[in-house]
Amino acid sequence: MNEQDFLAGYDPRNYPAVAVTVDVVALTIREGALHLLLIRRGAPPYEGHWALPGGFVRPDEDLSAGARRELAEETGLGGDRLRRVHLEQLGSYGSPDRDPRMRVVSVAHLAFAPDLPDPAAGTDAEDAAWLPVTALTSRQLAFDHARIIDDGLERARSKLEYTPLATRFLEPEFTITELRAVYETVWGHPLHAGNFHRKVLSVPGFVESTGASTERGGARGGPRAKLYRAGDARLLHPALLRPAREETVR
Amino acid sequence: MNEQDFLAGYDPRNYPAVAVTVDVVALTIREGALHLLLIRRGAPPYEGHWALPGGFVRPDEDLSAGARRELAEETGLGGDRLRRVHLEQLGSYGSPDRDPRMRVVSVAHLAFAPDLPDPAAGTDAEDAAWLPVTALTSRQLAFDHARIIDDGLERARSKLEYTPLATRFLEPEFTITELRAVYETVWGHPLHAGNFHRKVLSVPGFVESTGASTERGGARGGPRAKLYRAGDARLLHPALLRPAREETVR
DNA sequence: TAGGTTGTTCTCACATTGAGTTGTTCTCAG
DNA sequence: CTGAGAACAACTCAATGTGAGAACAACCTA
Repeated sequence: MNEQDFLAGYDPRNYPAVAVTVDVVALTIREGALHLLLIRRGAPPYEGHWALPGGFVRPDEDLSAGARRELAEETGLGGDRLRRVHLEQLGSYGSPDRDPRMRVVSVAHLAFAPDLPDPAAGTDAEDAAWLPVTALTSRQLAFDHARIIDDGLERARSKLEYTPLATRFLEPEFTITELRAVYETVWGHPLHAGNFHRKVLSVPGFVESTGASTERGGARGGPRAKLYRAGDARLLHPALLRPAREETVR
Repeated sequence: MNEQDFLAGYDPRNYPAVAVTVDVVALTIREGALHLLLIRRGAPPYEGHWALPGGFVRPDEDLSAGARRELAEETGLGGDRLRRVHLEQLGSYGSPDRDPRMRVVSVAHLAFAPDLPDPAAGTDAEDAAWLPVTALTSRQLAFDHARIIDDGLERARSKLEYTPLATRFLEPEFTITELRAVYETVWGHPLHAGNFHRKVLSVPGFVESTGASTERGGARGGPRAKLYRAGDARLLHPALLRPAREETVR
């Protein structure tokens, strides 16, 4: 910020009116499919469309605090379960015409959560729902939220490669197979079970054994699986390799 | 955004006063060292400190357009040379107290540019300068700009791994050695010349040969180097590996 | 012209990956 | 209770990629 800005700096009304909101792309895995928390709009613009949970940043709160608050309001989540949700900033969206009412800059966030209960009726989130991401067309979505969701999904896919955040989609204790299912769901690709197993255990700090095993084998048979919890690595070295998408041959 | 937000949605003055600015972490390489474009503040707060180039988003401009405009204003750059500068969004910074005057949310951007002339005297950027990043202490920097710069540097380091953006620090035609120097400068690590050469040429779409060579050999001898230009890949597969930093042993 | 420097190409040992196989433990159906 | 099928975990082996060093020719300066 330079000198002129400073001279104009004391009366907010000297500034162009810009509203700042936080929106949240909250992802979870249900029944083997990636789901997204959305809210059905009850008023124009985009009445009846689905929109990301979000709202205005409050004067005294940080951007990330605002995002976590919005997430709590719409999911009814609190305390420890809320704290275990991974939340990171995704990016800001501020095209002049993205909201027809006024200039709104939205700071989008990305959240990874274990399978959560449906948004509690009785909260102000009557029309909130977890929807499978594959069931969404951009036409059903309000504002530029289709774009934000696309960016969020791509970020999620790429974060699984080099961070241990896949564990955030699971309960604190999980099996390697459950972890693999997260990867397969988010990446949309089957993975080789043996190689995945070897890789996860060989990357330092990814997972650590609890010593325990599951009470029962899988629903359709198989031995009891060993249980693991997330390790203390924040970055995976070496990273997992996402199966290459088909490249356009040049 | 939900229903209540909509009901309040028509009069900007119903909103908390928030200003939105764009700041730019502009990086270039000069004399083998990574440099950063900074502006010396001429008025409080933080008078005499260095700050990132930036300013308010205009009512009719996109966030990225604002960032490019600020960059143009401070560097005196225009036309094709401005267009060749890589610009991407870095993240938004909005702690309630980051600016003592009022609530300011800054959308930071990251720019990679080839070695540029010093900011032209005569523009309004009298006190703009390219400074080596190693010469900066966080105490000399205004607001939370030290944090933003740190984030920008880490982003730059990591982007060189999996994108061909290192080429954006160079002129359109360059040698492999020049490209390697970019990596060594940004990563702060010497790289094995032979292995780097092999790697760059083996990753599809990273560089393509122009067929030409440099007019002369290096200043201290050696053969003429072949010239390359950036290929059309936007992502590098497989990525380059950044030499591992020393891990804290657990 | 000599000596040092640099761009480029090799070689080889080693680590990682992809794909498939094996053995064992478990659930379910009959 | 038993057999069939499923899943966890461990292995093998070929193919690929990497790190480290060496070779060699082209080029500069002195």
